[in-house]
Amino acid sequence: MANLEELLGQRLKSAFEAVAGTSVDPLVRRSQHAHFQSDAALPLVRKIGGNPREIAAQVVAKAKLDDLCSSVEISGPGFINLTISDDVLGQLLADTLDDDRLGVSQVEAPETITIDYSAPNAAKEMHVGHLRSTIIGDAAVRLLEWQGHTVIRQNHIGEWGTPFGMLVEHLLDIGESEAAHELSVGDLNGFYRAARTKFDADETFKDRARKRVVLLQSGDETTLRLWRTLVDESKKYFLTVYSTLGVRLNEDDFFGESYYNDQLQSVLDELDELGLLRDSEGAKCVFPGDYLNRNGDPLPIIVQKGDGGFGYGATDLATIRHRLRNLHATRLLYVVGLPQHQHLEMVYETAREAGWLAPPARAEHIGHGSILGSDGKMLRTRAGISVKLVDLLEEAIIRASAVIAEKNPELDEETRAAVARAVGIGAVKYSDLSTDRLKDYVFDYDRMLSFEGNTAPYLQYARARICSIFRRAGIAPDRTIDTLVIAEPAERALALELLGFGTLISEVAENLEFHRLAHYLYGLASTFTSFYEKCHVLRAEGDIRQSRLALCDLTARTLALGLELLGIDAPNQM
RNA sequence: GCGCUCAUAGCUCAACGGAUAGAGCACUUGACUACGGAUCAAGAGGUUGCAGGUUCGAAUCCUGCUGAGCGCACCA
Repeated sequence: MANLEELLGQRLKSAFEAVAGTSVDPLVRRSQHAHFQSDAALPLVRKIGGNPREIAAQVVAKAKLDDLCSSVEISGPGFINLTISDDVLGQLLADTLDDDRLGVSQVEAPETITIDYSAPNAAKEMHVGHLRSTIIGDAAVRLLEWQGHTVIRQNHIGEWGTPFGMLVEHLLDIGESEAAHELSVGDLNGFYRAARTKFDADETFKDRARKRVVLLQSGDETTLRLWRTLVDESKKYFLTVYSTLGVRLNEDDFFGESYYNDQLQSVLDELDELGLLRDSEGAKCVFPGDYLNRNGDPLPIIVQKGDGGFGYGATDLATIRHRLRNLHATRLLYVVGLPQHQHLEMVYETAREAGWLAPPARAEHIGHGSILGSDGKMLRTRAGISVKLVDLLEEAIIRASAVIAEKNPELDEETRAAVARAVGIGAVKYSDLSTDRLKDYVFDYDRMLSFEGNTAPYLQYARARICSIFRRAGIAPDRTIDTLVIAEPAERALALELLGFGTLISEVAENLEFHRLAHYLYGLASTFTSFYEKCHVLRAEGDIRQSRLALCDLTARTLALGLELLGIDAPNQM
């Protein structure tokens, strides 16, 4: 079953085209003045002339709408206002009732989509700077997979390059088993800092570190083994953080920089053959597009450094080529902070110039802003260092636990711990995903953990409350009923909100603006509580009771599904 | 210097070029013999940073300016 926007759109489109004699987007959307409105008559005047109200009238006369609408009116300068009949609402809702996908079908043309996200650095702590990429990337994975796409997760961890000379030497100094221990318990900062301190203070150590880098890059077996220890322990640690966070990243998703090592020379050669490579100040570079540096000179991506080594430029190019050529991705998503925008655009441009990236394939930078403290500056600890991600998550869970203990003392310890986790982590994720990802946002535990307003706890509570209706009544939802009775304004409002889910999902899958999904869910929850105040469910009888129970069921399932797509758990009680 | 992102109610945030710019928090006022009040209803709160332009119509698009954050060669 198509959704309402599509249904109305199809009917109006053909009518518009009959009137205009040209292709027309009927511009159907939700309206404050009716259920839906079509705005297409007004812009059409620019193309074909005439009076917009008259055009609208002709369209309305031609369009078959009487089986869907109880009212079709032309209003203002030429808006077409559409009111859906209660029967249709009831019928459409009944159709979604017995569908696990709530009436939203899988995409007709599934793509292979790579998503590059999270990307922490081995032997370094995960901090708030990794939070947004990890959360947004995970939501993208969930949504696009649910739509039926083949999604390939790419955790491009930083585990190669000059710092590893110093880290390997430090590992040797303190002993392998001690190092593995430190890393496995998550003291990555301590380990890195100790190495760094020695590197800065001790010339002998610095010299060892430099030599170790050479050994590493030349493939020395012992060095590689030590390096691998560092990387493996870091990965184990990252997986515990992902587990706490509840994101779908696992061992198989690590494709770090070293994964591309044996492709770098080939990238260089290929760019050279294509004539894209130029020598510049001793380095081999590509100069995509017309980017300039601060001196007004063309800005390069350095493919091979002056010392013969490969840097991130080469790796990033190898990565995009691999995703296109070997993984056959047609949509490449990079969930990376805004500061890297220019670099990524240069990588895409290079890939286009090399002929690797060509339609229908496209690469998109899913950029995001920063997380700020209450002072409006980048979130940091009092000491001025970046906040450990695990500490931030722990704090959220502890605070959630306190709130829940206060609000519902009857929950047993085990349930409370589980709910606190869902609420605490959910609050952190939701506060991130519910704001426009391009903007910075202020991190505030009190606000995100509030049960009022546009927060995860409010949505989780709204759903838990619905679960309790069925629990209290001792019944299971009946998903076989033929149609729903929609009569009260509050029922109608809820029905329309529920039926808007499919359209919303396809929009968000396109623009990956998850705050739209968040706001939809909040609107749904608000509409539901309003309905719940006005329309008694269990006290109603017969078809009305049955219909209202079905509305409750659909709301609970839509909330749960929407939250799940955002990566947020919805406990049955809290 | 070049470029990117942002600027909306006191605060935190919404608004495919569409009708009277919407929510939440805080504030004011109502509603509890309660299907979980962890709620709901209502009120007040705005020159959408400034100035032009395009358009039947601009918070949205274009130009300039102001302000904030960030990026611009061998780190990623």
